[in-house]
Amino acid sequence: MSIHPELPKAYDACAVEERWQAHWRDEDHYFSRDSDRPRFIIDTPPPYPTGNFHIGNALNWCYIDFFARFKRMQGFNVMFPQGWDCHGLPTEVKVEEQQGITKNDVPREEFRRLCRELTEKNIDLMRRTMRRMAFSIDWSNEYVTMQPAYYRKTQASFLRMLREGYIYRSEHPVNFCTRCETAIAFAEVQYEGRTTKLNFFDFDGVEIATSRPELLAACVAVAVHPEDERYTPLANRTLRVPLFGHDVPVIRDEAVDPAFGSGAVMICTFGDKQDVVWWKTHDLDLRPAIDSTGHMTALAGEYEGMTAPECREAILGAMADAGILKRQEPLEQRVGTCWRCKTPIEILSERQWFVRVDPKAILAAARELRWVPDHMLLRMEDWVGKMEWDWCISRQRIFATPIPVWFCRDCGEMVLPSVTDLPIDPTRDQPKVPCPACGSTRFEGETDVLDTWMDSSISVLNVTGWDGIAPRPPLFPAQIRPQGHDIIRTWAFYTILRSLALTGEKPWEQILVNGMVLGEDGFKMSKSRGNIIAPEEILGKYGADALRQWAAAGAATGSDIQFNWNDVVAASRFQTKLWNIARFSLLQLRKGGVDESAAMGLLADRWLLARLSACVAEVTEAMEGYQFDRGLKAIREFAWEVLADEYIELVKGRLYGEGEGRAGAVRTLDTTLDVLCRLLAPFIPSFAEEVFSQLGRGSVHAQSWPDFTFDDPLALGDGEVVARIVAELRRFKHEQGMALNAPLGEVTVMAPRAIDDGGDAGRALNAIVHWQVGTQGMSRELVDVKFDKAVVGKNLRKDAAAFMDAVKALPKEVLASPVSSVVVNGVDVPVPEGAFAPVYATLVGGEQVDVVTVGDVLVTVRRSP
RNA sequence: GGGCUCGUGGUCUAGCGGUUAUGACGUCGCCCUUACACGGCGAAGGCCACCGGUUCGAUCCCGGUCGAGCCCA
Repeated sequence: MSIHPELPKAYDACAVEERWQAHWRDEDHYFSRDSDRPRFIIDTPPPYPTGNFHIGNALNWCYIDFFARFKRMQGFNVMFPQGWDCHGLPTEVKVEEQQGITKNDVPREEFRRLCRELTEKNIDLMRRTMRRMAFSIDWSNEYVTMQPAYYRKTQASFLRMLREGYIYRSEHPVNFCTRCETAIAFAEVQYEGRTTKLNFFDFDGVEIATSRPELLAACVAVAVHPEDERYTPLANRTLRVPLFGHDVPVIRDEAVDPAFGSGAVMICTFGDKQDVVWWKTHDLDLRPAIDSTGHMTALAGEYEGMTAPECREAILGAMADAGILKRQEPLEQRVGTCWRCKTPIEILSERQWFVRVDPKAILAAARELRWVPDHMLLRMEDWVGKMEWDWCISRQRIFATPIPVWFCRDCGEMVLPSVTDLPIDPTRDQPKVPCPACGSTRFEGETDVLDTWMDSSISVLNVTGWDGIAPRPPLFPAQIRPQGHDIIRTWAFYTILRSLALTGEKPWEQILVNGMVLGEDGFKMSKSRGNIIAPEEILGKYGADALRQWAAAGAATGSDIQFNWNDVVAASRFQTKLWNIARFSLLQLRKGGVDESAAMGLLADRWLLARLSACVAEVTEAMEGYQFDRGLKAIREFAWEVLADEYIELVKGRLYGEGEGRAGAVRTLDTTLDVLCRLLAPFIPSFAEEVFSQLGRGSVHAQSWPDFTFDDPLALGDGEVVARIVAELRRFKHEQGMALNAPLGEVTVMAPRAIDDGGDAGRALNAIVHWQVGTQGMSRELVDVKFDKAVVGKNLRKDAAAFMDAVKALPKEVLASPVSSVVVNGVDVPVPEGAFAPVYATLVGGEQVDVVTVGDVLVTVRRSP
């Protein structure tokens, strides 16, 4: 891109961003497999292709892009891959909706094709937004979990875990969505509040309260608390279930709450998780009354075929007719629902596939990671501590990775494919060899498919180069996992579990957890609240760089962040300010060019470079700690307050002139602009590139992270004095109603040491400035003492207040010279070093002048007539 | 019900055991100073949620109360 002779007056962020995005090449961000630079592999989240890259994603990816670009500039061999977690219910549901069908209306393969097509379309939409955000994604490492190249590995990982005993098949109660007709894992159960009725009825002479009368046919016991005296006579009895007539035992269990309902509870298979616990510990019968489609089974007799709600009403009616329904009370309860369709889940006993969960091992691995912020580890610990059931990984759906298993029709033997034959679909493909047990060639393919988390929990194995066959991926483990705290219990948990099972190691070195984006009203964004902000809306109005600044500075990394248009607007204004700084600087640079040998020797130049050096150090430290807010704010402060408001104002006089002073300022500006662009590059890549390109040194994204250091404590201190004198005198002018560029007359600066500002202050103030050491011609009077409470408190402890009172009470002539000790409460106490300093008021004899003080520097102003 | 995080000018937000508590937006006043009015200079606005405790000293540490958000049961 050529250097523009004239920079446009206004910065058009959207136009600039689109221009650079068209210019940059994907190859610029490719990970190099044969490099010996240190690796930095990111286990990027593979989003679910909904077609909508939402603002929460945007925040997450901004963080990733900030450190990916930073690490790249630091010389790391960065891999910022991008995956797509395609399988699962949401897409199936969407296809059913769009096509007006259910999964059973079309052949399996046809249904899959429809899902794949929708997914492809959605991925395209999301890719577009991600490119517009200027994320430096390595598209050569893109993966799509629904493609054979990926799910082959999912299947391979399944087979290995099956062979090694991590995966087993068994009949066990599972969470089941009868609308989706599939088992789901606990992580997929969402609890919602609702009001229902608690029904009190006569159960063979005992009053029972239940919220689920439709499960009466599934009743297998009645439970009471062992110390509930009301029910002592029931011990060891059996009761006859009303309407159905089968006998059930009365059991005693501590978990029964005597205060709830009537204190007697019927146990059904299964009304809730507690029923499962009782069923197991008391070895009760299994009476499944609801089937996998949500209809009553034959066990329900005359109610067979009804849906559960229909059955509930019918049974309540029958109870009323029989005169056993006593009363009904409203009941607030939390009901488990399917995360996808909100249908209340049932617990059904089904033959399913499970992954063994070893909470201890997972916890140990989780604790080996560096968690940012560290308290997020607690969420993992909480979740793991509560694990009760193994992970149910089988789903009775279609658009998912098939479970690669056949069963022999003749002897029932489980037959597995060879890893090299993967991927397979056992409902379509046949084993290549006869049944090893009986020699039969008749097989039944497993129709169950895998939980989508089985795909995404090996994302890290995939990006670190696993081929599905090697014992371990060549680049394993990855350096970092960035993700939201909402999926700690799922994606992070399952990934650790799978990595341990497949490699024996933790999956990453660190995990960076980002917060949720809340709406402007402070609540989680949701359609029902109408507080959703789409990234595209921000991109269209203010551009990607402004949105990225919001992500960086809107809140501390890891905490939830409230969306705020103000921050976006402020970000955009900062870019305008930066643009004007750049325009001014570049204009100066081009008038005669930059003399690379010019001395940057004047105080203001050295001061600016020292401040720049401090800024680089702070930003670097902030980036290392993922404190993007701190990093960006340090840059803003430096650019706006130090560079624009102070330095440039100080050196304008020199720049408008000729000679060495101008050459030094020009070179200082050139250096500063160069470093500033590099600091900005991770945050606002398009802006940084636009300005840096003007310097004619190539792409800023090909530069190294600045290691600029300029150590000059004296210039740092004296420069500060000069900058503050100028600021104070500007304020003075303002207070006197003078224009800021009006002549100020004569100014005398009296400092404790010699300061040479090279004339900058005088030019900036339009004044004649005399510098002198000491305060000849003035007198001063001690009026107060100023204490350093950190020193006083540490040394005097309880006596601090008395000490300060005693010092204040000393005669002024004593305080004027150093005091070595002071009497506190009758005791002679030595004065600690630096405990206090005298404070003087200035008295000016003779001619009337105004006085401005800057720390220990006095400035007198004799205004021009 | 449990866990986590948080409560800072009107709004959002940074921060720290010790001078005058950070910044942004908003408000008000002055200024079109040859980079920038999307700007400059300045002003007002805070019992740092409340109550106890530790400490010479607490917005910060500890305990409790109240409130909010998130995650979970």
